[in-house]
Amino acid sequence: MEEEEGSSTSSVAVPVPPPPNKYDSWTTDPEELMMMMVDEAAVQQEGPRRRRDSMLNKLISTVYSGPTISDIESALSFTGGGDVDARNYNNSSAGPGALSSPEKVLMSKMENKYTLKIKTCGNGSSLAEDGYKWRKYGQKSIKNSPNPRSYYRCTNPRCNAKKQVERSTDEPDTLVVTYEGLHLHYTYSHFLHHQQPPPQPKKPKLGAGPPQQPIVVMDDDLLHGPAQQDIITTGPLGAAVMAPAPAPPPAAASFCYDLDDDVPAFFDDHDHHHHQQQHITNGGLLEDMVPLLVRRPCTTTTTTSAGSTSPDLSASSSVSWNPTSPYIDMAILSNIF
DNA sequence: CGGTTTTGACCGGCGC
DNA sequence: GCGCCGGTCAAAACCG
Repeated sequence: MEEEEGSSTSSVAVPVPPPPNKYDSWTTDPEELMMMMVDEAAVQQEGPRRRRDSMLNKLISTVYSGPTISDIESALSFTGGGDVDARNYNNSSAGPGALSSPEKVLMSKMENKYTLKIKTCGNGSSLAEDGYKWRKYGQKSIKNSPNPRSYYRCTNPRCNAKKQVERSTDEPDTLVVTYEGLHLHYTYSHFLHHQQPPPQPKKPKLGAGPPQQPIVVMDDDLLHGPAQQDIITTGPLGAAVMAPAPAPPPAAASFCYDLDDDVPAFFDDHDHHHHQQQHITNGGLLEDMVPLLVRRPCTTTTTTSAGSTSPDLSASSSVSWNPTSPYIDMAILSNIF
């Protein structure tokens, strides 16, 4: 296996993250974000925290079932995460000397860099599409590599996230995607399945990835077939972490990227062929460390149909959330700026 | 027409 | 100082 940043790769299991600390510091942990959001939305409603945690866990598992930032973080630290110091941010349990101010945390995140190795599908398709919109700004042929490296930048003007994509020399069906920087944007609708994004005056081009990358529909065929993806995240020193490959979803659940709008969407098999998924808008701090690729498909069913029904989030949780709430954006922005 | 891709040029870091 | 290399810039081409 070839290496990024010149160190050996050793696969380890993603350690179970410690229970999230309370929200006394800036965080990108989806669970903590959700906790913050609900805290605000509930207007400091008192209640048994344990019960609320349980409900939140259900809610979170509805929309997110992949490794959390803490997972990645822990994994990187376990594998000698090194000078890029992925361990510092969102480590509110760190002792004296730990980064605490948003500025420091942000700086730490800005320096962050990690690599995913993505096995593409046998037919040449891949999962290198990660839910963000990227603009290619350069391509270079790399010494000792027959494959060029492509450079992408997040299309969001206030976002400095970048990524590099190149095909592995040893494994032609593997893409090496190196993410760098922080997505300084967040859309709450990322969590929502039932909210249509605002109509876009111009449809973004799909070719955000290398030219050979079609947008992937990760349906049951792919998930159950031999081309099931193995995704390996590689820390700053190149120590690889086996992230859970997309697990076969329950019978009715699938995960895909919308062929039309280049956004991930969940849908069930009943509407599988309608391609009328609900949308989740691009962007989000979560994806900075946990691209959608790393996530497993929803383990609870989400439903869509001809654009009128909404996924039954409330079915797995009694927590309600007004989709128009600006809480996430405000929370993020107030901590960034 | 506006956004994206392509691609050669340019720049800075690094090793010799 | 020089050359190599990787990363970025920017103008032109492309595309819907």
